[in-house]
Amino acid sequence: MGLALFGRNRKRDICSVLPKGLLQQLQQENEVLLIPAGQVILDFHKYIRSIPIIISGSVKVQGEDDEGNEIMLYHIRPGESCIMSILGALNNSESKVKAITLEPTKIVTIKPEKVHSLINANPEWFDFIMSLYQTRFEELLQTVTRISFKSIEQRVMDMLQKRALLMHTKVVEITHQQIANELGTAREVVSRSMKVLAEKKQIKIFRGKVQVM
Amino acid sequence: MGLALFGRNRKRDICSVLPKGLLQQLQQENEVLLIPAGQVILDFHKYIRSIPIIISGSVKVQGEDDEGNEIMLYHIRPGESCIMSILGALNNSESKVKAITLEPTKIVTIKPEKVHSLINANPEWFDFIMSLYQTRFEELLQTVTRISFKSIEQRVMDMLQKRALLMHTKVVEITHQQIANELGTAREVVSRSMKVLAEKKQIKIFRGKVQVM
DNA sequence: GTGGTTGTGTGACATTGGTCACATTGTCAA
DNA sequence: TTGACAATGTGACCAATGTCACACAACCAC
Repeated sequence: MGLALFGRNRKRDICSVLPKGLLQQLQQENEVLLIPAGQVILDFHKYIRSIPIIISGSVKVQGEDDEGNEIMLYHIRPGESCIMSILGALNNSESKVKAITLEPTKIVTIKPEKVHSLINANPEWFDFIMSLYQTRFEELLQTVTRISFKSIEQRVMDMLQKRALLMHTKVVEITHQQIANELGTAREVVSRSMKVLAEKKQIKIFRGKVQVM
Repeated sequence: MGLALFGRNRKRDICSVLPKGLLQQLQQENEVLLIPAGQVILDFHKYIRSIPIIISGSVKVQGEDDEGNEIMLYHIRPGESCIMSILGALNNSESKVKAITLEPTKIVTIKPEKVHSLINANPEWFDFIMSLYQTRFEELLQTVTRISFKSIEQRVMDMLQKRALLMHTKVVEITHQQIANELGTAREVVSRSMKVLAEKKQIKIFRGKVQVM
């Protein structure tokens, strides 16, 4: 039985991506949606009725505290899925995160009931889910330490670089306000930090967008 | 095959604990260690050679940033294990967290090679690992939002309450310095906050210990 | 164009938290 | 008892961040 694959060796830096074969098969057998940018595909306190897997595009995941303050946690890239949705769907628990598309994004949605048979049929699903978990966990871990120990200025820079990488462009379309929201701070603070970063030639500021140097 | 159990319904608030039967079986078939308080059972940058499962006692898990600053992430309670050690062991990746016993703690250690057969033999292992993940993820998520949006004073109070609950006593044995380390701040800051908390009658301060009211 | 809306710049100020320098107090062992 | 040491208290100060008020500039729809 395929579970032997569960713990097979993997390169450390492999990205937690579903093998292409499986992804294609999924697309044929399940509903594929093209979602515009800025759409909420998973929201706080909602029960999860389908598990989304990203085919192309990108998604950001946010958390909130008990007073409704939101903060960006990590991104979901093509070939990945949202762990919270998998667990949430399997355990009938409500989502504690919010997922929003950053650009037009193609996703396949899988019905939770189908997960068992998928796993039975393709043990690679385990590898997928497990490595997904590891990546997310490590990302979240980094998020914690960054928030604790880095200055806002560094966090702004970090964030812009990540976004630039993710979107495959040096010019990130984002407003100071949006950056502030993602970092859980105020717009003025971001504007100030960015002014300094611009003086250091690390970025160039435009209206509604930023060029990462 | 037992995978059908993988997604079976569970109560929302079930704690991610290995069923008692399995735990007892584990104890008979594997090495059981009694570890004194304050011992490091899993350290940064080390490869993981065995997966620990807590039988009794408690363990705290810390993360570090790139400059070596440490911060407390969450606790491991009896019947639980450290996700990072499971994933780390299965994927041959090095640990990104540090786990330290808070009191004398009994653990079973499982050899990573054994995991596959355990899973094959007892599908409940999946439920265990999956719900473990969910709990951890949600805890880490809460940690992020607390750090972002709560004042040090609230975080100190939170931390003391958590610890009191965990250790089953209103009187938490801990120094201001240790609290400061766990929250990633300075001792003086903690002392100040605690003074205020004491004035508010939320705690009583003793030398080397704190009573949560 | 013009007017409304959105995004950005900026100075003043409050607050929080981090740092430093010491004083004080409890504990323990010689 | 008396050092020595660990834990705590405290005031002064600074730096980072958050808040407020408002000016100004760019963009869009008409």
